[in-house]
This record gives sequence, C-alpha cells and structure tokens, in this order.
Amino acid sequence: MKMPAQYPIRAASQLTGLPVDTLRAWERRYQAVNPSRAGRGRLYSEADIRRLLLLRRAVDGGHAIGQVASLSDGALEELHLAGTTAQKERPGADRGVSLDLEPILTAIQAFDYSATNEELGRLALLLTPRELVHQAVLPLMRLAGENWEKGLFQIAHEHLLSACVRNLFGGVVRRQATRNGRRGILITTPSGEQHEFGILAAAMIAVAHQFQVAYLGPNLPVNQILFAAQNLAPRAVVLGIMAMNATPAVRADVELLGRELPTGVELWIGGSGGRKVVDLTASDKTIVLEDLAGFEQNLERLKASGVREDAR
Amino acid sequence: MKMPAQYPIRAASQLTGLPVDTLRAWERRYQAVNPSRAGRGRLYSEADIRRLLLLRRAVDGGHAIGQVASLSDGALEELHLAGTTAQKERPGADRGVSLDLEPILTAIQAFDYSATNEELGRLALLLTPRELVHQAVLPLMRLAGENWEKGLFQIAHEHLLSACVRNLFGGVVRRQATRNGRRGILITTPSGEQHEFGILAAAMIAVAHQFQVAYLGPNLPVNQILFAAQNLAPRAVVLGIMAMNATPAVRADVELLGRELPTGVELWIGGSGGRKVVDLTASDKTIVLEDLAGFEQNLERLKASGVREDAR
DNA sequence: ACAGGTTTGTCAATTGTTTGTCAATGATTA
DNA sequence: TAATCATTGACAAACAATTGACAAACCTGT
Repeated sequence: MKMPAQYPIRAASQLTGLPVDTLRAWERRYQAVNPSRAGRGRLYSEADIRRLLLLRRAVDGGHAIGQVASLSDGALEELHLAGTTAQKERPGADRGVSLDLEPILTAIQAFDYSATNEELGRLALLLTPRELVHQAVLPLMRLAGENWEKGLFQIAHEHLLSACVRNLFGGVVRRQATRNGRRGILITTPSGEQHEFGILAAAMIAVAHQFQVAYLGPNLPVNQILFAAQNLAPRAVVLGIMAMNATPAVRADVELLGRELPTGVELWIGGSGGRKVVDLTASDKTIVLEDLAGFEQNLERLKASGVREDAR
Repeated sequence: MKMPAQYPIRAASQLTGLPVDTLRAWERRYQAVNPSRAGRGRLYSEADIRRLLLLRRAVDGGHAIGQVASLSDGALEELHLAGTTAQKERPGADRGVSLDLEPILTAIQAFDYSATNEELGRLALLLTPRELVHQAVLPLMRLAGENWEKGLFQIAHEHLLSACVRNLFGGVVRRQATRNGRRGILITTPSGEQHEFGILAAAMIAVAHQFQVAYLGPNLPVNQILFAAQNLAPRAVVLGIMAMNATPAVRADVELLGRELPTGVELWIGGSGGRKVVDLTASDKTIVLEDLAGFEQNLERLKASGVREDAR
C-alpha cells in the first residue's frame, strides 16, 4: 500500500517556485487548490502540486490568476496548448514558443544557470519523461538552434542548455532504470560516435515506456557492445549514429552486430546516419529507426510481443 | 558471517550530521527510528542510519519531521524534493564509514546495470558529494582500472560504471546547483578536450563546499568561455585539461583567458595536462591545480576571502 | 490618453504549534 | 572520578494560519 505523498506548504513552495504567501492567497481568494488540512498546516497532494504548476504556467503566460483559478486541470492544459497558437498575436514573438518554454528561454538568454536548472526541473515535475522530451527539450534545442542562427544565442547558450538537460536526463534515467519492468533495452553508440544527446533522449523515451534501460553512454567498441548484450540479454540493442559519423567502419560494426547478436536480441539503429550504415538488401533483424516516433512504435511492438513471456 | 555493523549514538550523529539531541528527540517524540538497546545505550544499524539520512533529506526539503517520521523508507525515497537541499557540512565527517565497495564491484562484474545503479544510489545517500567522490567513485574507478589490467574487466565494465556515475553526478550537481551559496564557480573544458569525468568530479566537490556551480560540460571554445565568464561573473573559472590534449592551441587558449578574463575572476587549470598549458613565468592570476586536494584548498581560500563581501 | 476602480503579490501583526537545543539528574562503565 | 549515555522537563526559535492592509499592475470607460 502506498500512501499518496503529502507536501507541507514549504515543500510545495519549493517545488512550484511560488512564495508561500501566494499559495495561501490563491487558496483564500480563489480556492485554486484545496490541500487537506490534517491536524496543523496544509498538506498538498501530488495532484495539488501539479495543479499549482499548471496554474503558474498559465499565470506566467499572461493569464490572470482570478480568471484561470477555477478552471479544471484539463482546461489548464488545453489553455497552454491554445496559447501556443494564440501567441502569434503578439508581435515579435517567436512562432510556436510554448508558453512554458519562455521562462527557460529567457533564463538561457540571461545566461542564468540556476534559473535554467530550476525551470527545467519544474517542467520535469509537470511532464512525463516522454512529454519532457517531445514538448520541452526537443523544442528547446530547436529554438536554441534557431536563435543561434539569428545571432541571438552564442554557442555558450547551447552549452548551458545542453549541460542542464544532460544532468536532468541522467537523473531521470538513473531513477527509473532501477526496478522498472523486466524488459530490457541496451542503449549506446559504437566507436567513433561521441554524440550523446540522441541516445539520451531515447533512454528517456524508453523509461517512459516502462522499459528497463541499460544506458552505457557513447563510444563503445563493437566487441564490447556484443559482450554487454550477451550479459544483459536485452530485448533490443539501440545504437545512435549521426550522418557525419556513418563511416565504413561503423557500417562494418553494425553488420557484425547484426550477425553476432544472440538470437532474440534485436538491433535498432537510430540517428541521422542510421539509414547509411544498414545494408537493406541483407534482410536480417536489424531495424532502422527513422525518428523517435519509429522508436516508440518498435517499443510498443516489443511490449505487445513480450506480454506472454512476461506473464509467464 | 559478519555481524551487521552497529553504531553508538555519537557515531550515528557523525554519520548523519544530526545532533545527538535531535536523534533522541526524533525517537522520543515520533519513533522515527528504533535502534536496538543492547545493554548500554542505543545501537543504530545501517538501516537506521539510512533511514535517518532519508529523514534528514526530507526535512531539508521542506517537510516537517512530525509528518514524515511515520513514512516508510520507500515513501521517503519517493518524495520529490526541490533543489534547495543545501546539504549542511557535517562536522568531522569523513570518518570511517565502513565503506563496502564490494557489492558494487560484484554488480559491475556481473554486468548488472540496475544493481550497480542502486548500490551507487545507496552510497550517494549515505555520503556527502565530497565523500562520494573521494571514498567511493575514485576508488571504484581505480579498482575498475586494476581489474581491467588483470583481465577481469572489459571496457564495457568501465563504460557501465562510468555511465552510472555520470548520471549520478549529474543529478547531484543539478540538485545542488540551484541557488546554493552566492559564490559562483564556472566549470568546463576548452575546445578539443572531451573528457568530462574530471570536471564532473570537480563540480561535485564544489557543490559539497557550498559553491554555486555553473557546469557547462566539456569542449567549449575559448571565446565562449570568456562570454560565459562575463555573464556569470563567477569567482573562478575552472578548466580541466588532460595531458594528451595539452596542445599548443589549448595553451594559447589558456593564455588568452588569463589575459582577458574580467578582473576578480580567477583562472584555475586542473587535470593531468594542467601544468603543461600554463606559462609559469608569466605571473598572472592563473593557478594550476595539481590534484583535487589543491582544488579544495583554493575553494577554501575563496570561501575565506569572500566572507567579508558576502556579509556585505 | 487618462482617471477611477479592480486585481494581485507581498507584507505586517497576532496567535498557536512544532521542533531543535539545553540543562539537570541519574545510571553505568572504565 | 571522569566520561558517556538516557531521561525528563523546559524553552526559544522557527513555522503555519488568519486577518487586514497596501501599493503596483492591470483593466475599463470616457
């Protein structure tokens, strides 16, 4: 039995970034939330925290608390989606900037490490790992890239964002990697491929799908990938390969893996160089992941096909 | 067959950083723990210590001891905690925690990702970031290296450990980096230096010393380091440089930084290549960090010299 | 564009509760 | 006898709730 966690007002304040006075004011004036009142002091539930974060997001987006306080959680979520399109009215606003991304973007722009970290953390609390990747981090990286092209951002801005995201993702993967499902996925990149972001995002998606993830980082020699796969006996080995690194050597590595991996272990290749290193004429168990959606489809397929053997 | 370690109240106080009185008060008033009372005085088990640390973490995170004291260990771990866990320095810490690295080593040997992760997490809970680096991670990396030389470990084993450590460190730095102290330290490596472990360890040490860390990851171009330093206005910029990467280009980078960094911003160079890239004849504000101990000495110096301006 | 009214974040004063710490005392051991 | 620990009682600081108030920001109708 799990007691739903309860948070006193101080903890709620830290988690939401709202001052305690504001928490009380919102409750007193608009009944924005109604935390339980066991004994002395308010106790906010997880749902309350989430709702407060939604409210904050709305308020940060320019809505008046008096107007949105009575909305349902669902309406609050839609409101932010609607806000992204309605944003166009505002002149000079970037297109498609989700409302909740703006605080982060301004934090990055101001080169405020703490603020970037905190806001990212709040988003992580509000969203599932999957949503975090799709709705927050990927758009953020895209926006950062655009801003760089426009001359608004420096490389350092991107490093700031990347470093914060890297730490955040690492923490999430770490927490979820223990005691998740029993289906395993091994994630890494072959020798020569240093880029980590793609496989980290993949790891986030995988944990969101309840897979037990073994994340080994980038740049692992083939024979070692093989060794790891033999020991971990995952359902699939996922490799990320960028186009610029899709060398003949890597292609040979992938072929080797396709041949030598234990039966029952699939080989999935993602990243912009995925297609380049897989020999499509050889119809083996190697699968090219065109994008994250394709990755998720394969995860779902695995989940479905694995039900029987899991139920045992 | 070894007896589970038992700690008298004084030792428990040292290990947890909680005053003796508090330990007794928590037990008397909330039955937060029930140490065995074999004859003379309380004897806390490892599990008790762990639980006390969890409780402390929760309390630091804004929870009331009266509310959380009755929660199970599992529930305590589940609690989301916002970033402000300003881990208080424990007086006389560092002392003989019977650190058993064996479980982790066997977990790595067995290539058990979850177990490695879990054991590392347990240590992280038990130790301050500083102790974690000195007493757990560095020894582990050394042991892994030795085992590799002996042929017991593969490269994959080291990757497994590195990946887990990377995620763990990232999470710790992330949590502590949010408005801890007001003293700032910028940590990164210059272009061409990809190795991240050293600067990550440095970041861990720095947060343990209550510094506000801006960790930007490796491989940042000089002009961007300069840009970041101008924006963040840290007390020091810390660069990690390995001997193999101590190229003339990097040397020029370091010189440039030594010249151009804003006044009041020190430049610290660490890593095995530190000495090679600093021109010792030019007596500027650049400091070579021989090892982590030297790093900590400089941190202490900064802390001491900054007292006045902090007190304002 | 401007005056008047409303919204809203923040602060202050007061009251009651929780919690860390301390002092006094007694018991046991080296 | 000195030292360590347990117990108990006590107390001040920190914390939370409530109410009231205020100023800045924000409408809104002219």
